[in-house]
Amino acid sequence: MTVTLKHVAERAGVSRSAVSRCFTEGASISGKTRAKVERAATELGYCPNFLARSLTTRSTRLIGLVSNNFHNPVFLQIFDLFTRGLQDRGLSPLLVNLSEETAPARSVQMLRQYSVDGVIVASSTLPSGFARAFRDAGLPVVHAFGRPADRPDVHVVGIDNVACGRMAARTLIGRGYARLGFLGGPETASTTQDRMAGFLAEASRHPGTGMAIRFADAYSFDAGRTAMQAGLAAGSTTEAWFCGDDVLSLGAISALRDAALSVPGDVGVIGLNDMEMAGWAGVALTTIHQPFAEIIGASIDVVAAMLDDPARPPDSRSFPCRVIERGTLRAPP
Amino acid sequence: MTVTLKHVAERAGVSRSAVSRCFTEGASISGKTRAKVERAATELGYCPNFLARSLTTRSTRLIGLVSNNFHNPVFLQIFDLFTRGLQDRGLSPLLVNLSEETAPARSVQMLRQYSVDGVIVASSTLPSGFARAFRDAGLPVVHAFGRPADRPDVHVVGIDNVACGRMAARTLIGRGYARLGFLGGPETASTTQDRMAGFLAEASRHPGTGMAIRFADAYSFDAGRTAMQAGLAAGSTTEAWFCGDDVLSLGAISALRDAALSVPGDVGVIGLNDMEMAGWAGVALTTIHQPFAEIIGASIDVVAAMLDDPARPPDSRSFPCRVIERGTLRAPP
DNA sequence: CGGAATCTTGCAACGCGTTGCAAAACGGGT
DNA sequence: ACCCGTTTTGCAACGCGTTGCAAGATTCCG
Repeated sequence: MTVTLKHVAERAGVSRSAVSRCFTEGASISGKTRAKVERAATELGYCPNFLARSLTTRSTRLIGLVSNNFHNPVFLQIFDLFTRGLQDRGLSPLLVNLSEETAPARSVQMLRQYSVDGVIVASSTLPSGFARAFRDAGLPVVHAFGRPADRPDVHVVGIDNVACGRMAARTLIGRGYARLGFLGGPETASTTQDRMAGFLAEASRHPGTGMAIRFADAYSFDAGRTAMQAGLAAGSTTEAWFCGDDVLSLGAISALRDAALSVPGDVGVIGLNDMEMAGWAGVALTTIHQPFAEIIGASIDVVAAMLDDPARPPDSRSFPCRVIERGTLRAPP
Repeated sequence: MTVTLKHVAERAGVSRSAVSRCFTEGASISGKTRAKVERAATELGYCPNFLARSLTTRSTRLIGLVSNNFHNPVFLQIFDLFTRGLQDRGLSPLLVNLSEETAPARSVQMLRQYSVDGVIVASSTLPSGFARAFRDAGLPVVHAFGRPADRPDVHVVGIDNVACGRMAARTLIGRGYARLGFLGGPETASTTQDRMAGFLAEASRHPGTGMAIRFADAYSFDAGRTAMQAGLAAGSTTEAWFCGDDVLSLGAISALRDAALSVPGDVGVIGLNDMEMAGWAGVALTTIHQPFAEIIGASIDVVAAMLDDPARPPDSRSFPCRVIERGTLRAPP
């Protein structure tokens, strides 16, 4: 038996509107009635029904948080930051797990049914068409960890993956490595493509630099390990790898060490993300730091801004990354 | 401009009720009108509003998923299983991150505002009073990874932590270790207490068994590492540790290896959980497997059953665990 | 073909809260 | 006490969909 506005109104001896106004920011209400209402409300344990309110205010403060990365440990940090950030602004995350899905239709439908105020697509592997589907359904959307562009279809917040690829190549070449390798995630992901493009472009500016390319079919430890094993079986002589993700790096390193190769003694590895685990003693992965807190903060800012102005023309924000030196590359000469 | 029931009704030339019934399972409607309505609906891109519906049906199919474990990688698997399991039953998880909170009041309020149909508290570190607060607010609740009991306050699904403690002790003693150690999580957590109780009880049945006890102040790598470092600094001669969590085990192992102790050569370690990472090549943690899929499946079953019968008397389900042999204990003599 | 049984349908009221509007209450100045 | 300008208040309609009820349409049967 839920207690409603009406019960409170009766007990306080005022009209329903008065009670409503008592719980509405900035509504006109006298101190006296407010006191009466508040007493009645606490006595009855009244809690306003957001969903009924949303019918007239047309705002639910519900945000769809859509992701398909439930196997990359870095996403636990990401969910932590997103949920805390949203809660701090009085928004509530409705989580959608896409792990088995590839078509946006079902999640669009689900989020429309719940009248979410906005959607955050948090994934570096979903194609940009996925986020577009939400926009087409009239939902404000921001693609976090997507591919920044000059004239994006939807709001994007992420990093310059091409620049990261170049940074990785410059770093490796600066350490005197000559035969480089790129170990990417799923080949179709734009992030993979961009990181590779930057890496290759920078490498090609340095004559005498060799290049090997491999793809893992997921951003996971096993996929990284398997891909590296395949490389080794094929007789790889690569001196240093740029892996498109930390968890891929860890899988690759485990394959290298199993093959009695020392990292960084025989082969160097640089990752990307700087997940928490990369800093663990004993892991000590040299990697390119992706500024999660800033990206997520900006994504939430954008979605919050769209609540007020849904038609805001999409823009693209890109945050700078930097190399975090740990223990999987040899020292500069 | 959202399209509503009314628009569809007008376009199809029928009443609003007819349209409503068309989207209601098992309502009486003729094939002819159904066809008319469905055509109009797809033409307009109509999507029923769950929230408005919930006003009369008193069911939102929203489930609050409450947790404070956003730093233990195993929880990514847990969220994956929960979100998929809920979605498969047509339920939607509203995620509440308690990382900074200790009082239930705010989350209770938040979930009441959204009229969630039920709440799953997924945490092994929250006191049982936390889950009780939801029950007291009239919300069906199940505490996953809580402490099973004979007459629980709320529904509980978990493991028999005392039995796990005993199992760990039996395993270590069976390998011929004589000086044992327990490295627990936060001392106040009931899981820590129970695992320790079982471990000590079993150890005490074997005369000549030594015992050291340490607590980490969180279920995290760093906390485990720090606690183990403190033990080593104090001159620990423990031969084998039971760590109350895998991520604690990893921290402990890193401290041991930094101190030039080999695992399992000099010191044995057994963890608890069997997180994905425990099976990674190069990690190979011997551990007690906690059957996540079953626990989560059962939790969802319980919460789903409570949707129909909210007054169901609370019960407690406990799933058996088993030792997973990998590489951090020496072989049996 | 008539009448009873069964389906379908629309009406109107309801779920919970919000809000424009006009009436009522209040405050201040003379 | 009176008048005028502000607040404050309640009424009533609305947001979107559901549902009990009774009337209308079908079907079935003899």
